[in-house]
Amino acid sequence: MNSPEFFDHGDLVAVMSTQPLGRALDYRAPEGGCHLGAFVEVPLGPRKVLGVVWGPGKGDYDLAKIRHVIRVLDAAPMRDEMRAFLERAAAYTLTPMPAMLRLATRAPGLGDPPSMRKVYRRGDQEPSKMTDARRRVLETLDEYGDLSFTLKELADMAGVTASVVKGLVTQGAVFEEDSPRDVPFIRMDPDLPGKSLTEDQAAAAAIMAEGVKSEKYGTTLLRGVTGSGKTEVYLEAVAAALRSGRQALVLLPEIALTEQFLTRVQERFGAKPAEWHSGATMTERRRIWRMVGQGQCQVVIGARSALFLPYQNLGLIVVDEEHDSSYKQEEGVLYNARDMAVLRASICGAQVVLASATPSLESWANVESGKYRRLDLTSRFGPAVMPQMSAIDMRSEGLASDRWVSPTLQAEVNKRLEKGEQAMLFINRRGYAPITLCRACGHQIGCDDCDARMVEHRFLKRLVCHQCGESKPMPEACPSCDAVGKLAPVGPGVERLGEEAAAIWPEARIATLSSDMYGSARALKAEIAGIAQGAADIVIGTQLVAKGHNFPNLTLVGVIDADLGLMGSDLRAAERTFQLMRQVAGRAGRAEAPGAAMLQTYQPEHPVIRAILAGDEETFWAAEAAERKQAGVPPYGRMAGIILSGPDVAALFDAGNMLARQDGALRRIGAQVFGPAPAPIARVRGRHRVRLLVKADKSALLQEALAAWVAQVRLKGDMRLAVDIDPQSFY
DNA sequence: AGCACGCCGACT
DNA sequence: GTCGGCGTGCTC
Repeated sequence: MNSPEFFDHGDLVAVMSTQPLGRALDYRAPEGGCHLGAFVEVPLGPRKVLGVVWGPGKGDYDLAKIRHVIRVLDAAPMRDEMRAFLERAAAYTLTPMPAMLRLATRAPGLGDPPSMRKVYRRGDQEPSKMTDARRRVLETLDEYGDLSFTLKELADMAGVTASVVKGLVTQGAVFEEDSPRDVPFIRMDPDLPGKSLTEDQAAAAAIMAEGVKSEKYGTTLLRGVTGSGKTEVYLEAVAAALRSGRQALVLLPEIALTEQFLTRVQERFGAKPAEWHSGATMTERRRIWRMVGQGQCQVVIGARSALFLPYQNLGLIVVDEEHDSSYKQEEGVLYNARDMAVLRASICGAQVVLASATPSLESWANVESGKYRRLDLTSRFGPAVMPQMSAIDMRSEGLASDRWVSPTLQAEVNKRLEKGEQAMLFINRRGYAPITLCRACGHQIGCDDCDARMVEHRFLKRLVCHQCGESKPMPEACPSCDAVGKLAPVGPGVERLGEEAAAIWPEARIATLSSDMYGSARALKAEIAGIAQGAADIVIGTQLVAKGHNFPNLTLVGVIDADLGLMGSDLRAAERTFQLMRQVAGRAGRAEAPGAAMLQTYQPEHPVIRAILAGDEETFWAAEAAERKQAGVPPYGRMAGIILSGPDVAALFDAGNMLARQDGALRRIGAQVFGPAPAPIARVRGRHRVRLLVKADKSALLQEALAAWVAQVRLKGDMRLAVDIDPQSFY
């Protein structure tokens, strides 16, 4: 029987493999046939590789040379919509298909049969001799009826050692069985009572639930200031997805957010969702991947790669903090998870919720043009109000060059300390000092492999490259002139600010929060929870604290250097600074006590600083939009970066110049080429990087032209070319 | 990605 | 002579 979905033994099938071949190869279907989309193992030269049955074979290859699919893997076939998603994503980002496919096959043990483990349940015999310990084991099992447990679970619950259970097994009083390790996630209950919603929250929730129920594609920008209850509202959209039997994915920008968040989800739906991120173990990943594919995992909370899980019935994707720049993958496959979420949803008929207090200009523009719906949450929970924002003009503070806390800010912090409230000092720089300078010769210590300065981390007692992660011990002598004792830290980092704070406020309890000061995400989460409960008077933190944590007793945020990020030619610099300031300011006064935010700045009259202080977002966005429209840059124009990387700079520039000269394909669509120039990070892990920028009209068929253009160069040796559609970094 | 094939420099 | 460098091309 031949149907488009099934191939009989011997039929020609096209298999896409994860090897960088760029196209599907023909194979013969294995004994027993295979479905379209099946995960298969195929021979490729002397090797066996993973692939997916992509369609019927093309039959354009010597039939005598065509080999058989070795076997069909024990996993649900890839759905049509997933193949469509991968193809469209590959076409959009100009990523070779195999690299795209690899993102969707990142399940450990995909080729293995389901992993088994031993579980224990009540047997039908009584033990020959009953002891206290044995009785406790049997009582525990009786209490849970037919359920079975692992050895450790059972022994722990009964308060006995494993050998007691083993003894009962030999007597037949307990049965030992093999059971699949990957068990379904606990069903979630969308009808548990949620937090009570205010009127406009309930209205927004209802509109989103309606969208989910329609089972059609649609994107909603959910805008709300910090503390306006965005999470509660979009969890109602998740509830709606659960009610219609569909799966939901919540994308978060950073792992640090999840512990509090998981608890909230658990409270709302009565069970823990799956948590998909880089720190997940192989076992967890395999379970999530398999269960998501079988529809036995309803809600996934994850980082951007969770978009590539094999959902069976995805009805909703929430992108929380949608403006966050970490949604853009900057290595390997270059994609923006926010945009891919919209693409994926449009293919499978799901709703997207983009949640943010400070939306990206892209999303703002998509609302303006009618592509997205916009819902605003304005009223805040309880008595808290937006913090008062003010600037501290650093030009008139007369601060010593190695001090960072102005007298004005110091006085404000003192007031909080007297009242027993918390204050936060925010600085967006990790480590002790960003620059280590030799006072004898002026040398700045840089990374050996990258064109980046090494940052002193006094806590780790090392110099660290924030680009490639390389570190080395802090040297005694200058590596350039050998002068001893002349190396000096220049500029502030979070650790140094902590040191200054300890000197200013010796009596205060000071907590310094920086991701590299904690051995594990768990330790960091514990610290944050402690601070929220009042374990510190002054919190000193980086970016990390700007994200989603609720500190009820915090009433003052001091931004040490509000000017960072305003400089430079990055087209998104103003936008990012605006967002960051709003978020940091939003930390203050989330609960009862009213908050204040103070920005230390050397340019208080700068439009961005003024817009933040005025709290007038619409004005800021409109001004920024007008400027970008004028310049023809995103979101009112299209951009792409071409990154050439390799060991030989001169060869990279040669290839770059060659491309720049042969720009016919681009000129035909009215696009312009700039460069080649050293890439934003000119050297990473010993490889040089050179970049060209392409600018085109919004309506231009950019990808096709780029593909034709780039295909002209033959890359020699170790040189690589990557296309970065909608690049994020520019300087 | 791997692996083979093949075409040029410095060794037993 | 031939060992081995890595540039080029192929894998259904």
